[in-house]
Formats: sequence, structure tokens, C-alpha cells
Amino acid sequence: MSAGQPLARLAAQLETITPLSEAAKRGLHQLNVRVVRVDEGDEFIREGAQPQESCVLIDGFACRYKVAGGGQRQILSFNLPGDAPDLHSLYLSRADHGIVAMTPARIGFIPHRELLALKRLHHDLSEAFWKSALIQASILHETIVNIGRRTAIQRMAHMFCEIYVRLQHNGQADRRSFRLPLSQAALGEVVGLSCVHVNRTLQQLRREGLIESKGRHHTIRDWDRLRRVGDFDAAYLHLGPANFE
Amino acid sequence: MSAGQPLARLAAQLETITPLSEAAKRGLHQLNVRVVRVDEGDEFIREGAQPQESCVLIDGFACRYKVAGGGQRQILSFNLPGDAPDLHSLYLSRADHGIVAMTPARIGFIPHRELLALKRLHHDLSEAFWKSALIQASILHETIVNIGRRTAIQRMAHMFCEIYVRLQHNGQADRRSFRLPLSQAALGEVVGLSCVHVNRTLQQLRREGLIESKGRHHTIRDWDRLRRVGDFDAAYLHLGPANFE
DNA sequence: CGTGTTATTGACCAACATCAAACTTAGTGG
DNA sequence: CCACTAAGTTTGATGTTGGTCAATAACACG
Repeated sequence: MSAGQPLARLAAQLETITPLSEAAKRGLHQLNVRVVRVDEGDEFIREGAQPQESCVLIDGFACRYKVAGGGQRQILSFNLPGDAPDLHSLYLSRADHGIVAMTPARIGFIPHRELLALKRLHHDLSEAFWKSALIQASILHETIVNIGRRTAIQRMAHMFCEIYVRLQHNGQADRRSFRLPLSQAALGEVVGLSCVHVNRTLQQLRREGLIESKGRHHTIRDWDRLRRVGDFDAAYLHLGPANFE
Repeated sequence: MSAGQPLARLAAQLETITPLSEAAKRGLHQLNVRVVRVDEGDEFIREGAQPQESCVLIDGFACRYKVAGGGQRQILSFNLPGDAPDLHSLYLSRADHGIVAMTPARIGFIPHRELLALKRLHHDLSEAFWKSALIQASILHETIVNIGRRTAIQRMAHMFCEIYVRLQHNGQADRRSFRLPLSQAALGEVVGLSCVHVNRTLQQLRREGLIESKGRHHTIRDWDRLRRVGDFDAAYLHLGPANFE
């Protein structure tokens, strides 16, 4: 999957959303992709920038975030390999959030012009992009509910469920076990908690036998209970007919 | 604006986003719109439904919401006349949120098939819809920051700023004054607070001379300070060159 | 006028933040 | 391989914010 087709995973992901014509796939692979390696912590899209390119996460793990007035960061969403995290910039001139790599990663930058032209040429591709944006919005909705209405332990449980299901779907989870490259401080920025409270909530999840962690490697011990605690129903991820239980 | 062209406001709103060709506008107005009157409190789209039509808010005020496991409601966003709140349903089969009228309202329902056909026919229209969905996403991002990172008074101040600017842009605010048809309980469902705390926070905003309210009619007394308190910058609303100060 | 809904108040409490220190881990260079 | 460092995790003590419960007051509507 590596050097040859930088957009292979994007294409694969789009196809799980909507079948693509051969022509559309060929078009994707003929795009002029500038591949850039970034390091952990690099903000490869900055809040407020006005990029002329859109990016695709080729491999690695990234997060979209915004910074509140007090300087505190809020993570808006995760991005896994194959995601196109800023289709936004295609139509909105100003990036209203930054994107930061959480691991060393490779990013593909594609000129807006080419992408727009391709989208116009292949209607199925255009639909797939739209649908993918709608799924992202659906995840944002659930995030708002999670932060607005759930307690610390529910939020964390819910977050672990979401991450597990998405990593699993992305081929990055082994059984009930996965690596989540975020510090506890960063986890707090995801669910809107202080890092101290994240720590204590994690301990509670462990104490109750729901998860197990060493370092940044986490294992789900009791999926069914974790799901119930986190009030998690994977429907909002729109991952197709697969059901995770 | 009333009987003749149910989609007049939608067209107007789309045009503030992207100029539309005459053909596209004609196409819009030839759509087969089923207009329905709903009452305050009516949930005209239910969470989990699988509608075959998309809706447009012709007049009135509506909110999109989700319900958490505990039965508590979280409001995701406001919708004003001219909004198309569920373009989602065009591509995602299951509505992952409900929509409820906050005032008596008129809703236009348009068959998915017609809308999809029209979108395919007029590229500018398709772009306008996409852009409008991206703006909604941008608002969701700010909502997540608001709920995740700000204190009660900041959240409320921010919400009033957003509502004021949007109502103003929609022609529904008079000077610094507007009607917001939500109970304090509902305001709490917007910003993730209990209704008691909403009440106390409102009092604080009044005490500090930032706003003034009688009933559901609110007036902004000190826009500049309200904006600072709420950490509000209208950029994320993408309302075009207009600047609100 | 009643009657139901919404707003307001008070008392109390739980959840979560903050601060500061100790401990662990992983990484780095000698 | 070890010492050193920096980053992240864990702990305790304490304070604040905001939630809950329950009662009362103000409105709105028929």
C-alpha cells in the first residue's frame, strides 16, 4: 500500500461508502499528490490558514482541533489513515480548525483545483465525498451529546468505544486491543476534562474491569459493559452493515 | 414572500453563499414542495426515521437535537427560515437526530429523488448545498469548543452572540434586540447546563449589564463586552464579508 | 379566575478543576 | 550500560462550579 498509490486507502474508504466507477478510481490515482512526512506533534494545517490544497492522511494518526480564547485546546475529531480531514478547505477559504499529527505520519496534499475538477467529472466521487462529510458531521453530533450530557466516566467509555470501532474498521485493532497514541492530557482535550480527572476516570474504568491499559496500549476487557456505560451505539458512525458487538 | 415561492428564502440564503444561475433558481422553484404547518413543539423529523424527503424551514424557528441514554436532550443547532436542516437524509438513510419546531412553523418537504436530480443538473446548486453543509459543520465545531472548554457564563454569552448575529443576518433582529423562543430549560439543552444554572447565569449576565431580557425577548446592552466574555468571533459563521461589531 | 407552564430562590451536594508534589517511563548521550 | 533529562502519570489536598431537589413566585392562556 505504501509508495505506489498514496491514495489507495482513501479510495478504499470511499468505496465502503459508495461504489466508485473504475474511471473515478483511475482519476483519483492520477491526482497530483504532494506527499509530506510529518512528525508527531506537527500541525500540518493551522487554524486560520488559507490553504490552496486539501489533504489526505496516508498513514499515521491525526486530530482536528480548535483553540479557545483561554488558550485551551479542544480536539474535535480523530483522523485515521485514508481520511480526508479537510474537505472543508475546498469551499471555505479560512481553515477554522488546525490539524495535528499524533504520530509520525504521511500526508498527501492535493491542489484544490484538481480535486474540484475531478469531483465535477465523476459524479459518484462527488457523492462519496459528500457522504463522507455527512458522516463526519454525524460524529460531531454525537460528540456534542457526549460532552454536553454525559458524566466523565460515560464520556471516556464512549470515546473508547468509538475509537475501538473505528480502529477496528480501519484494520488497526487486534481483537479487543489497540494503540491510542494520545497522552492523558490529550484525552482530556477530546472529552473536555482535565488531565487529572482523565487519570482518575481511567483508573475507575480499570478498577471496574472495563478496560486495561499499559502505556498507550489499551485492551477492552468487557465490551458489553463498556458499551452500556458509555451509552454507545455505533449507528452514528455509519460504517455500513457491519455490527459491532 | 409567503404563498408563492416556498423556497424563496432558501434560494436567497444559498445565493449569499454562492451565486446561482438563473436556471438553477428556476429549477429550485419548480421543485415539488409539500408544505406542512407544524406547531410549537412538533417533532417533524424523528431521530431514527428514514425519510424519503428532505425538509426546508420556510418560516418559524427549529432546533436539531439528539437524546442521550439517560433521556436528556441535547440541542445540536438552531435553524432559521431558509435553512435546510437535514440535507443529511439525502445520503444517510437513518436520521441520527430529530428536528423540532420551537415556534409554529411551515416546513417544505421535497422528495429526495427530485432534489438529487436537480443537484446533479445544476453544478452551482450542488456546490451551494455542499458549502452550506460545511458551514453547518463549522458551527458544530465551535459548539464543541463552547461546551467542552468554556464556563457557564462564557457559554451563554457565546450563544447569545451567535444567535444575535444569525438572527440579524436573517433579518429577524431589530437593532440589538431579538426574540429567542426557547425556555430556560431549552437554553440549557443548547449549552449543556441545568435550567437552574441557566437561570442564575442569565441573572449574572443581566447584573453585569451585558444583556436585558423580558420574557423571551432579549436585548444586548453591551455587545463588545458580551463578545469578549463569550470569546466570540463570528468568522466561523462564514456569513461573508459582513462584519459584526 | 383557575390551571399549567416557566422562572426564580435557597439549601445542599457531587463532580470536576486546580495546584503541587512524587513517582514512572522512555529517551539521550556519555 | 548507566546517569540524566524531559515528559507523562499518579496521588493528595483543597476549592469551585454547576447539579439536584424542593418550594415559591410570576406568567400565560383558556
